[in-house]
Amino acid sequence: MELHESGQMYLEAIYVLLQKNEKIRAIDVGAYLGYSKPSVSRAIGLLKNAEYISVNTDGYISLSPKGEQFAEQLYERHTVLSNMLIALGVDKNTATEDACRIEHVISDASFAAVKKHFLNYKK
Amino acid sequence: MELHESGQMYLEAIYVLLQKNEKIRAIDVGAYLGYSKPSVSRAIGLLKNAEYISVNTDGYISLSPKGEQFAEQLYERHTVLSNMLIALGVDKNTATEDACRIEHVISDASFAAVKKHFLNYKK
DNA sequence: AGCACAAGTTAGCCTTTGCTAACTGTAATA
DNA sequence: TATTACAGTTAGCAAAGGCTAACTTGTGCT
Repeated sequence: MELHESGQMYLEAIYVLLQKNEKIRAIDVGAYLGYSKPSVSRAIGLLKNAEYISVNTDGYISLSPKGEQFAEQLYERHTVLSNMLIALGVDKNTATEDACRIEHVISDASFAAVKKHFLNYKK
Repeated sequence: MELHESGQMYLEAIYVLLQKNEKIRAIDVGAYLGYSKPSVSRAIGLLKNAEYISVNTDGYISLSPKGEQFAEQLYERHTVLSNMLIALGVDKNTATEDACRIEHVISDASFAAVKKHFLNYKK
């Protein structure tokens, strides 16, 4: 059960929100991403189905081990890519948006190479 | 009339094919991209409609000035990004595939920054 | 109790972009 | 001449992923 790009986006949003808030619900994810309730509802259902997250009876969302692992990977990509772009002089907003799109399409191999180069470059 | 990602892909394919061949038709684009005839037919129609290309009575495709300009931009992105990934140690195949996806989502600002850094880095 | 608001779900629409099946039209060949 | 093959088009399906409208459900206020 592979996650499509949009599923990855929702998963990462959940991860980010859970860093800052103890309890989050679908509505928070929607607000964060700027998506409508039905869109979020479906996406949450898919993530739940694929066992990336679970939702308790009160509607609070938590990550499964598998979801946590995947989200961490995504978030690392996001962080490294946006920091890299910022370091190269791109404004923060653009860098973040670009990182957000690139992180879903870059291969593991390329990401690893970029990351390595960037860590080297920094020092 | 904005080009979606798939439209960009077809346009770039046409550009690349026109570098190597004087005359190309829809069938060649399909073979190059690995897409079916109807998919290509529709895409060509859209590109024609949006005046990125024109197709003569024999089915031969040429780029409009607007199409040429856009395709050149795409191709430059492709070249710079894939060369950069290759220079960082990514194998050629993966680098090409990744460049192909990233080129459609990276902003002008970020691409310019990456390109500048990479040109510097090379020397 | 009755009402209202907030969160979630259901139904169903739209667009993009791939596909197959089947048709058209032209050109080459038996 | 009849057949075949190739290029392109048309019709229509599927999946992904956004949306609105409208329903349900629970909670809290008057």
